[in-house]
Amino acid sequence: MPDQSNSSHPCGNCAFYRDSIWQPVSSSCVSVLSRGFSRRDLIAGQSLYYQDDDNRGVFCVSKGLIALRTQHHDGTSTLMRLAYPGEIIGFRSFLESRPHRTEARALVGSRVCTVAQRDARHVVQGNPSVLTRLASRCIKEIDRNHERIIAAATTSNKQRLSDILLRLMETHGERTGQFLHMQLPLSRSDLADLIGVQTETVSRLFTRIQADGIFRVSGREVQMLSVPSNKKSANM
Amino acid sequence: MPDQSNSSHPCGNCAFYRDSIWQPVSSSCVSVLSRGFSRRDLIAGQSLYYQDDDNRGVFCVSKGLIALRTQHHDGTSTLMRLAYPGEIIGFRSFLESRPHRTEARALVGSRVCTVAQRDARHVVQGNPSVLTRLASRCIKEIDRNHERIIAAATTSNKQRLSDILLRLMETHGERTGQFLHMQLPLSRSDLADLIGVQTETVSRLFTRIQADGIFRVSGREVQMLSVPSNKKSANM
DNA sequence: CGAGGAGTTGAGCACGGTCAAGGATTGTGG
DNA sequence: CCACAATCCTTGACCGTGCTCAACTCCTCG
Repeated sequence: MPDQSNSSHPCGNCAFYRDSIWQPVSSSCVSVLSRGFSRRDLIAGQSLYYQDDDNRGVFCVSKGLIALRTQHHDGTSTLMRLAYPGEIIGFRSFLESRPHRTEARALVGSRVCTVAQRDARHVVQGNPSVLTRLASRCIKEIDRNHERIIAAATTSNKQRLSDILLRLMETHGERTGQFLHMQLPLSRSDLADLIGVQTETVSRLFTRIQADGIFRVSGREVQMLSVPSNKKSANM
Repeated sequence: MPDQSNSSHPCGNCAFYRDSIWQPVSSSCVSVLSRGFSRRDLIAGQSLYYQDDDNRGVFCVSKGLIALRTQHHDGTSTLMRLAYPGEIIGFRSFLESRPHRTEARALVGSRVCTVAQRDARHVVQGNPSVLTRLASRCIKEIDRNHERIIAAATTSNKQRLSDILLRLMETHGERTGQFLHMQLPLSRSDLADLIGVQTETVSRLFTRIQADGIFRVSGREVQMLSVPSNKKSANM
């Protein structure tokens, strides 16, 4: 049933169409989807929604990188998730009809597609499979959280920071010879909020990571030696 | 629509009936539920399912306390969740039709109700609201995970261990005068796996927690001074 | 009785928090 | 164009926390 491309469907030309939660739906609902559908381009630093905002729909990251962050009472914040293209955000507040518990902010220029709340509910109601796919995205989020909790308990901060660089490099890196390089889309304090340490510690971790010879970091510029190799570095 | 009690429904006499995910369902599905329904009593230490087991259904903790634990390749393990009465477990593997990623083991004598996989699917298919309620449990799990990730990043291990004792005391504590006391249902190494430290550290944390004067710990016996008070302890 | 598991305690050390100072970069207004 | 502020990032010193290794106690079970 999933098509490879479908110009009548609002997601029909999206690179992630075949994994879209809005697909397949009954043909009568395609027009409801189209009605509720909108695209929005965000520049780096721009917010899609704020913590405590009411839900306005279901959001899908089409390109770029979105940070989901929760603010604490004491002024600190934790970066709960980096949402990559193809991922759904805002589904908790949509499904539970409650305010957002995180703020969604673009870390780089991004595009986000929205299905407005009212129409999204309409489509969900008429197509149980959409709810199944939404539940599946919930479970993916649980799996990510579990991985993060396990990593926090079993992996050193240095290793976890390396892993984050690696993951970002996969998505944002550009190859030059045997090197991958990128503009780091996160500040030191974002990275600190992501692994749960202080910004000073992030600096020190970078120093130690560079000592291993894989990464070179200078401000936001990151370079990575990328010789195909299955030898995992034995970082502690 | 939710009844307070319903003797024809297999969950009809359960204390958690009004929050049951299996309620309400169409009357024709009540009999399907009854067919797939079974109760099981577990003694402390007994497992309900193991990591990598295929899913056999949807489980609901009726009483007791169940630990969900994942084993790592290096022989260590992490305690991902304590499931209290009224909570659903095993829903990820049910919804995704995949093997369990955690092992479920009773920490104290417990009772677990199961709706067999085949019948559960039947009921879910015929009653979209069941899927909605399952999604809601998924989101509760996400919320719990987020709280844990935030706590790990912002709260000291000492405070987190205190919080765990407090939570357990709420459910398992018995009052004697101005004290609550309980048999700690977790070993030192379970607690260590729960907060992500070594067992030796748990011992030392107990020493420091006792120094604050609220808790007294001796082996598995825990006593807590419980004078109603809204003054939060200023532990670091 | 011995074996093994659970829990505690100590010594030494690495890591990360805190506070403080200073460097680098960027944008604004004169 | 320069001066200045603001922000981001780095580095150093000091110290508390927790990891590792090791020894020892207590208890249960065979």
